[in-house]
Formats: sequence, structure tokens, C-alpha cells
Amino acid sequence: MIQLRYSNLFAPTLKEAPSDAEIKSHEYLVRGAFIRKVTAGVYNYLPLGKRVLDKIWRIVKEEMDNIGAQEMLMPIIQPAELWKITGRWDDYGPTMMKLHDRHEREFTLGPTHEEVVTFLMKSELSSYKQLPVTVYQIANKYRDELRPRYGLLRAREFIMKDAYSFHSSWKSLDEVYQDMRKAYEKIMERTYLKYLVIEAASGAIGGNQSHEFVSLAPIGESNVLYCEKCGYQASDERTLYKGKYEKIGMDEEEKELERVETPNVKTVEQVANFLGVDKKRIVKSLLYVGRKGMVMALIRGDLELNEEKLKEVLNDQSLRMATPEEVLGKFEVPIGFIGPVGVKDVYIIADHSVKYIKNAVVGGMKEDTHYVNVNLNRDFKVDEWAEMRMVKEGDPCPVCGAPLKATKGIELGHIFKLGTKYSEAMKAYYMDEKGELKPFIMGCYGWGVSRTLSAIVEQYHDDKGIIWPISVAPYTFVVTIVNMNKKEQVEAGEKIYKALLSSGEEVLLDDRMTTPGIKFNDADLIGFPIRITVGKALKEGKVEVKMRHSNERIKVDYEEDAKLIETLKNMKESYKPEPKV
RNA sequence: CAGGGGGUAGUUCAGGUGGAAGAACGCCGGAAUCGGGAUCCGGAGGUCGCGGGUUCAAAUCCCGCCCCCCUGACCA
Repeated sequence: MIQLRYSNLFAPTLKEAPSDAEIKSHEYLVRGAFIRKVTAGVYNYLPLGKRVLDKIWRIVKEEMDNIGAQEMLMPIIQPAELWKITGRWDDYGPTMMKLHDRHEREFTLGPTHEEVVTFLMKSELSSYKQLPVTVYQIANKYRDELRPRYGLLRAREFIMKDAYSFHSSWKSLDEVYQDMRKAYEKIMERTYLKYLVIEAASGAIGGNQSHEFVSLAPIGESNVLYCEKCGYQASDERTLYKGKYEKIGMDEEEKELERVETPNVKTVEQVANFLGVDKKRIVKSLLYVGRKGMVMALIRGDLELNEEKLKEVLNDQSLRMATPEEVLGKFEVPIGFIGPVGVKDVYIIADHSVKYIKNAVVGGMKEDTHYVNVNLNRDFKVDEWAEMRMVKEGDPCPVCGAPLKATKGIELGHIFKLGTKYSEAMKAYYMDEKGELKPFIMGCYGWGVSRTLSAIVEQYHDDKGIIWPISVAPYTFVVTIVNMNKKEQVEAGEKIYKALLSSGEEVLLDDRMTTPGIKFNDADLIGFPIRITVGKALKEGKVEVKMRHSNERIKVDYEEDAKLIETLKNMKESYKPEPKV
């Protein structure tokens, strides 16, 4: 039996919140001695944090093993060549931590492993008889986040479980996809997280499908739209607009095109105020840079453009907004005054909302001017129409039309049917029954393991600290000896501690030579589910047992081990903290 | 990357018009205590982010760099 007493535990708790903690999970994980920052977005896991991490790790591992996924380990350092084959050296580019060796060969610290695993399978699998195969790993990942924050939530180094499956049929992929879905639901249940499974696909295109597993939290960075009427749940980025298009001035006569002075009036808001028109009458012109050059995207002034949709429509993940300098270089017009009128050599793509605006307002293509009374086809042309708006709360549900509701969450899991994107790019083929070479059909499945710690703390805490669900608690019980100078308290504490240990429970004995207040506050902060207080009640032959979540306290006889253990196990059974959401 | 704030003890922070480095908490030793970070006495602990400059003298002024934090994410 391994014994570790609190007096020997490396758990430096903090009374004050660290100055950079903005959210409770970050504050409590640091104060409770679970983690310590090394540098922005990079953390040490202290012994308590490692214990919690191990529990989550084990849950994830067990659920993967249960569905027949095989654990392996892939390298953190990956050569640039692999990423150049799939084009992601540029697509993923800025988010990757890049480095080079002494010979100036380029590498990345892997943000994910599709390239590596596909390359592996390309060399090692050659026949349909060897398929399907699902492999996974739980390992460090690296992303050079624009701005790391929120402790483990948006970190630059983090621990992720990533699984990859290889198939010779879509049906087989679908089976593993469904298995993964169930496994993820089990992980959510075993960590007691309140969650939603949301559609992350923009439509049923060629069997491509994707779901996110989102742990609910107001501070979450995923925006979820859901429909109370039909049960539709999806990320806002992927929700299609299927509502009506408002007609703006469509009953008016087409007026004569006119260029007006709008000194220093740039944003839609400013233009609307300055000219005294509705924002809906303005056509917003956004310039993007992609693989095939520049693209101008148009959308009604009051709407937001959904970049994900644009990238998908144009099939170009490298798409990004042009910089002000690039805009100036292209049109010799500063941002704020560009528009589609007179544009010739730039591809123009427009949201359907633009179709229904007559006598619109657009940038004047000359500093400090705008065009008014602009009309489609007469004054500008559109090369392609698409649905590209960011759907918001209140917009109609794409399935049933009822108004959508919005909520926020933390993305923990993401499962994706990749299809043959990577296998084709990397020429990873197997031979089928007919002797033909076919690209592997693939799926990939991620789970943010380190991030799960934060997600749990976000849902399970109060103003004193963390309230761990037992399945992930660093220890289930803490035995608190109130007065270390009283021999009988020390003896009773030891006795209970050893009895719990030998009955297979995870327990920590707080034998520190310090005041009770410190012990109680640390216990609450760290969040042990059940505290056994060995103190003044000992005179009556009793110890006090306190539940962290409910504050319920009972006194129990401690003399008889068997009975005490039974009582404690019963209390453990009844320990059910409520998620805060 | 842009804009703003900051870097002084383990932590949270004062100090800043140039003139002997501070508080609280924590830590160490001791006393008295022992059911909610309690009290008293004594003590240790700093390259004031790094480098350069100005000066008799720099934490303080100037220049360069690094790091951290906040806001934003080019929505024209």
C-alpha cells in the first residue's frame, strides 16, 4: 500500500488568485496546486493535477479500447515535407510551431497527426483484407495560438487524444464513426459533464460529416445554436440560413448611380448614420486573398459573413482577409471605400441577401466616397451566388423554421469523416477485391484531454473551490486531523486512513502541523469529495464526515472499521454534485 | 499581428519629481494556541526583466531587446 501523507505532498496552494486568472477554472487549478504556468499557454502539472489528468486519461483510454481502437504513439516532431504534400504547411501555417535543425531542415511540433498516420498506413497497409484499422494516441500537441488564455482551455501545449480510422468502404467508416460517437458520450457521462452534441458539418455533402462534443459553459468559445422545437443543435459556423430574404427597396424605381462624398466614413455603422440609410441598404464588400488570388465577397450591411462558408464554397482553406496594404495595392483605395462597382479582374462572390437590395450603397472605390443608388447587373456583376451569412439567435431553424436559441460551450470532442482527402493527397492506396488501387477512406477523432480538466472545474465549483466528481477527483477522501498535538486524534486519523486504504479507496491523510482553518480551506479549495474530520467529536467516540458538494455533515462512530468503511462507502455512493450550468 | 498596460521578495502589490529597496500574505526559529487561511516575539529573503547610455549618483531619466497581461482579430 502506497502511503503518502499531506505533510509530504507537493501541493503548494495559494491564498490569492494569480493575477492572470480570468476564469474560475484557471484560478482554482492554479490556487489548488494542480497546475503552474511555465510560459504563456504552457503548464506544469503538479502531483494533484497529474492525478486528475490520469483519471481523465484512463477514462478516455478505456472508452477507446472498448471500441477496438489500438493505442500507439506518434512523434511530436514532424518533418515539413509531409505537410507540404497535403498543402497544410500553408493552410495550417501560422498556427503551427515551426522549427529547424542545424541543417536548416524544417519541422513542426505536431498540432495534429493526419499526415504522419496516413504516411505510416500508406507504407504498411496494402490490402482491403487488412482493413478497417483504428489507431489512437494520447499525447502532447502544439498550436501557436494567436492568444493563449484561460489556463488549460486555450493553451499552446496541450494533451489530446487523437484517433484515426482507415477503411475500404463508407459503411465501415460509418460504423466506427458511430462507435466513436457512443464512446464520446460515455466519456462525457463518466466525467459528469453537461454537454451537447452538435452538428459541425455544413450539409450532407458527399457523406462528409462531423460532430462536436461541447461541454456547456458560459465562458466557452464555441457558439452553439439549437432549436427547442425540433432538437436541431449545431455550431453557428455551420448553420445554414434557410429563411426568407428581406426585400430592401425592391418596389422602388432604379435611380441613377451617384458617387457622394463621405469623408472618413468607413464602417457600415458610420455610413448608415452619415447618409441616413438603413444598414440593410448597404452592401458590405470584403476582400479576401486565396490560392487563386483575390476574391471580393459581398453581403448585406447588417449581416455578418461566415468565413467558414466562404472557404467551403470556394474550396480554399487558405483564404484570409486582405490586409489594408494589400487592398491599397490592388485598388489604390483604402479599406472602407472599396466596392464592386467597376471591378473587373477580381472574382466577385455574393451572399443571396445582396440579390434583394435595390438602390444600394457601396464603397466609392475612391477615398472618402461611396456610391448610392447602386443596382445589381446594371452597376456591378456577381460571378457566383452563395449562402454565406452567419446565422444568429432568433434566425429560423434550418430544419423546422422555429427561432433558434444560442448558448456557449467548450469544444472537447470532435469527430470527423475525412473521406479520402488525405489518402488521395498522399497517394495512400490499398488494393481492393478487384485488384484496383483505392485511396483509404478515413475518419479522425479528437478529444481534448487536458482541456477536460478546465471544463469540469467550470461546471463543478463554488466560491470556496473545486467540487470534483468522484470519477476524476485527485483523492476521494481526505482525513483531516484537527489537532496534531493530540495523540488520540493522530491515532484515530491513522487508523481511519489505513482502513480506507486497505479497502481500496483513494484517501489522503492531512497530518500537517498547522491550524485547522488552513486544512479546511485547502480541502475545500482542492475539492476532495468527502472529508473526515478527526477532532473534538472524538471524545464521544465519533468523527465527522462532510460532503463537499452539499455541506452535509454527519457524525459516525469510528471504532469499528467495518462499519465505518461501510458508512463512508455509502456516503460516497450518495455523493452527487450538480453541474453549474 | 495591431493597440493598451505591465515586469520590484515565493505570492499579491506599493514606491517612481534621481540621493540607504518597502508592505501584506507566505517562509524559517520561538511562544501561546488548536473546529474555518487566528495571535504574539524574532529572523531570512531582491541582479528592481536583460543590455547599453546620461549622471557624482539610476528601480526611477533615455535607447534597444526580451517576457507577461488585457482588448481586438483586418467584417472596410
